[in-house]
Amino acid sequence: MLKVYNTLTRKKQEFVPQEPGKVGMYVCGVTPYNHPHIGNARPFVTWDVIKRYFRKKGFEVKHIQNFTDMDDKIIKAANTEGVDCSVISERYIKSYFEAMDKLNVQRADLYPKVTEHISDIIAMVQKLIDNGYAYELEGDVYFSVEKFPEYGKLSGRKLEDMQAGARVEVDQRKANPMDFALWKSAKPGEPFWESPWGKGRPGWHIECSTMSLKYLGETFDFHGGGSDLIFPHHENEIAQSQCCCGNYHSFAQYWLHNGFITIDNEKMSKSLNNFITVPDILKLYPGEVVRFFILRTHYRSPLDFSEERIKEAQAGLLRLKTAYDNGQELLEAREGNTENDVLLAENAQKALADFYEAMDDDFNTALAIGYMFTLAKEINTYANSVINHKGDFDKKHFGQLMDVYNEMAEVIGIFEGSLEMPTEDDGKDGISPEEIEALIAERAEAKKAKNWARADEIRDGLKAQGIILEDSAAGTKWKKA
RNA sequence: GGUGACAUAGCCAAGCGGUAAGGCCGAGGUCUGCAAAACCUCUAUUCCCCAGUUCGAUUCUGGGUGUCACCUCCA
Repeated sequence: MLKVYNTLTRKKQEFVPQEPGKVGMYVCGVTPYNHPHIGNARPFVTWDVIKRYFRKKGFEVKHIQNFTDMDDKIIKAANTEGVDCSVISERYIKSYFEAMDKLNVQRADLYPKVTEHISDIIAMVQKLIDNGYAYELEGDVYFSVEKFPEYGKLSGRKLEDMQAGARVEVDQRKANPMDFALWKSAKPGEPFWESPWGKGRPGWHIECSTMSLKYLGETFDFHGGGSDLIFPHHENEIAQSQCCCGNYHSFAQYWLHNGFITIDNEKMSKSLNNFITVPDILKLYPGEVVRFFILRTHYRSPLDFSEERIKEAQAGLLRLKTAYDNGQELLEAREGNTENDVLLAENAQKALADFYEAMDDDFNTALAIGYMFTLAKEINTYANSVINHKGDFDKKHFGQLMDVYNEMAEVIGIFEGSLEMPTEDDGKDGISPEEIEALIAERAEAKKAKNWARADEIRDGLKAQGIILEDSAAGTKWKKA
C-alpha cells in the first residue's frame, strides 16, 4: 500500500487513484529563460522515479509537464538580446531536454506550452469572471481571493495573516491586496494576444490550471513541484481551478512538494545567483552520478550540494555498478552446474519486498537504495566465492537475484549510461581496445613466465594512459580510470 | 510580524514508542607475485538541550537553543 505525504492535508495518507489502475500527474515545469540548475532538476528526477515506480507496479501513467514559455523574465531576456521571445524559450527548452536526458529522466507524455493555449486560458478567465470570482480592471483581470472561502488551505495561511506581513507594494485598485492577475494588459513593446479585455497575456498561475484541467480532467491524482511553489503558485492554482469547476474538492488530490537543494546551506536560486547549472555540472560528473546524488536523500528533505557530497555519491554509485558488472560477467562467462543455492533467490525476494516497502512509504529512495547496497554485497560475495574457489555455480538462482537487482536499478533509473566521463583523446590518439587486449595478452605471457618486471611495466604503462587493469582468477579486466 | 520544516557518528543519511539501516572517509585483516577489485572486522551505551507522559522515547507532549524556507520572481 502506497502512502504519500500530501501537503494539502499535512500528513501521509494512503494513495487511492481516481481511476483504478491509472495515475494522472501534473508536474510544474520550467520557465525557459536560462539553463536548468541542479535545484531545478530535483523535482524532475523525483517525479521520474515516481513514474517509474507506478509503471513497474502496473499503473497506466499520464504525465503532463508544462513549459511556461511566456513570462516577464523571458521578455526581459529577449529584449536584452534583441530577439523574439520564442528564440529564448526554444533555446532553453532544448537545454532542458538535453540536461534531463543525461539524468535519465524519461519524457513526459505531453509538454504543453502557454503560448499554445491562449484561447483555452481566455475561456477559463472569462468563466471565472462570469461566475463572479474575478473582475476586470483597466485591461487586467484579477482573481478575487475573498470570493473563495477556502483560499489558503494548501499553504496553511489565513488571508488576514498574509496581509499583515505582505511586503509587496500594493496596487490600491485591487479589491484585496492578495488578489492576483489572471490576465495582464500589455505594456508597450511587450508581446500580446487579443482578448475580451484588450491586448494582453496570461498571468503566471492560470496556465497550469488551464492545461492540467484540459489534459487530466477536473479531478486528477497528483500535482507536484518545488516547495517554493506552494505559495502563491499552487495556492492560486487551486483557487482558480476549483472556482472554475464550481467544486471545492476538484483538481489535484495529492500535492507533493520536494525540498530545496542548497549550496552552503542556502537555497540555490536564480535570483540569489548562487546556482550551478546542470550543463556545467555535467562537464565534471556523469549524469547518473548527479541523479544518484539527488536520490540518495528523501525528496522532501533539504539537500546540500558540494563537491564532497557529489564525490560520495559517485563512489557509492560506482560500488553498485561494480557489483552489477561483477554479477553480469559471472552470468555471461560461466555455465551453471547446480541449483542448490535457493537462498539466493529467497534473499532476492526479501530484498525486493523491502525495496518496495521503502518506496511505498512516500517514495523513500534513500532507504530503497540502502537495500540495493545489501544486494550488491551479496552479489559480490557470491561471485567471489564462485570465481576464487571454482565452486559450484547456481546460475538459475543467481540469475533471479540479478533480475531483482536490475529491477531496483530500473526504478531508481541507474545503470543506463556510462559512468565514465568523455575525455579529449576519445576516438583520436587514445589507445584502442585492440591494443589494450594485445598488451594484456603479452602481460599474461610475462606473468606465466614469472617475468613480473615486464608485467608491471605493461600495467604501469597502461595506467599512465588512463587504463586500469584488474587481475582475477577469471582473467584480466580493464577499465578506464 | 505571520506560517512551516529541520536538528542522528569525521562526512552524508534512513528510522520516528521497544532499545541506532545503509553509504563515503579512516584503521586492521583475507585473497594476490605485487596491485586493483571484492570480502571480513573495527569506527554513535546513543540520536541539540531541559522538563513531562510511559514499564520503556531518538521516536509522543511542553519549553528552550540553533539552522533553513515561505509570506516577493523562484524547483
